[in-house]
Amino acid sequence: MKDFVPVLKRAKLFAGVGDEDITSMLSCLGAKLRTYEKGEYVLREGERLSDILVLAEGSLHIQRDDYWGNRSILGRIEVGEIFGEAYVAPESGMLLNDVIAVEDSSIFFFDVKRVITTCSSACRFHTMVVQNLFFAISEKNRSLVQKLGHISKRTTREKLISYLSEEAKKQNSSYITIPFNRQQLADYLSVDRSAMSNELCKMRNEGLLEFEKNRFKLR
Amino acid sequence: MKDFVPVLKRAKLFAGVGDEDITSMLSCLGAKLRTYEKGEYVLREGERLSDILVLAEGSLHIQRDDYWGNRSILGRIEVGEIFGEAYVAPESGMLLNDVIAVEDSSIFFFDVKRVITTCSSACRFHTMVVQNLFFAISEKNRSLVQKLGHISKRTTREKLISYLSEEAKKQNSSYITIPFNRQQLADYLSVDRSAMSNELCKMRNEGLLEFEKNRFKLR
DNA sequence: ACGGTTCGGTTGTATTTACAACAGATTGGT
DNA sequence: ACCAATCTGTTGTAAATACAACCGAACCGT
Repeated sequence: MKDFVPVLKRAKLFAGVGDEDITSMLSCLGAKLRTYEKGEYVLREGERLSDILVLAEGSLHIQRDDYWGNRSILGRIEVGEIFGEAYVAPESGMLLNDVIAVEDSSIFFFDVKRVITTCSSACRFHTMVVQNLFFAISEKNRSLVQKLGHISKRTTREKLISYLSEEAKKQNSSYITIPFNRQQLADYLSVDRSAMSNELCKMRNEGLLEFEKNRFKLR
Repeated sequence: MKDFVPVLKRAKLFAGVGDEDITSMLSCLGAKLRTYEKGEYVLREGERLSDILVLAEGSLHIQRDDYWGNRSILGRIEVGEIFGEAYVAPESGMLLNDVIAVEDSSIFFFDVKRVITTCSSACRFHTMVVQNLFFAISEKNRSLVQKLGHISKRTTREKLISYLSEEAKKQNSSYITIPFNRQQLADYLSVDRSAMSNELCKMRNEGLLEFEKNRFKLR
């Protein structure tokens, strides 16, 4: 089995936990590793979840297809990120989204009971892990709010400006690379791809921005 | 000072904490109570926050006005609910929304450091409070995702159906009362009020639903 | 009873969008 | 090098939306 300790060391769930402790925590927390191929479903809407997941390798999309087949991408998960944590609370119902691997991926599963319940053994880090969990979900919360900020704009152009200018702020540059292709960006912003493509070109003609593939330059 | 212990007893933050312990925790956690008049701002976009807030009385709106003055309502806070918890993480930046009192309201402030840091004294409940905090933010997370589900629908009608049918599911009835007036509902769904009003009447004419003020009946 | 304010509904118009269909470019596999 | 699949841009049309303006009803305090 591939050694993912260096990855977990940098994962938010284990922030503040020493290298040597991670290995012991893996068994203490009952960690399981699973691998997925590109395009494979990791979680499906309607399932129930009792594990907190940490992406060790690859990347994932959180998405949802509605009754009419419109797909909306709610977010993207990169290596080291936690997910599923919003659905392990006792009263939480079923999953509201699919999670799908956009590349070949490896994922750690941690049983939430063992994460949250402080054990009497050597693991001195449960409190810290629960705090990390809280901070991680806080961050996800904020990014959901930001996404809501983009989507609640009225026109496609405003949505694009809102999204791109925030990316520029995040990446601290007017040259930005986005993690989506056109269809995915359209799904993320909940607009029609061709209409969005059209709007992007109009904005380019007006000199608002330049782009090539998924790299953009704002003015 | 009004006795809010019965309210706090039912608040999610203190679930599982005995009545008599709440009083002692209030001082241990350094709780402060503030009152706000209807229409007054509780928090403003751009501020930094180091307290977790619990609404003891009244009701609040989380909202945001964009550059062009379009208001979007991100959610509503009722008595006993926690808020602000997503912005107290160490790396979290400034608030992304305003919080405004829609009625005269009373709010408890808890310094996050004292909530999260386990103290050595009599408070045996810090662990439980941190867990409650985690479950509360999980729930908020899920409701954000649900709202995203509504807003990411393409047409006003689909947004309305998505929102109303979910309310019906929540309230477990086809007769539902919504906590918004027309303008607020339009802000919540990020659509134009008059267009939405128009669409609602069309749907009524088509026999999809009936309504009077903020009470709806679905078919 | 009065005037002011808020709220919900209606209408018309200009703008914006979704949708479908297609074409060229790029990518990936064999 | 080739074919197939995917990605991106383009166009036209029908549908949906925002916006502004207005009206009547309900509600408020004085």
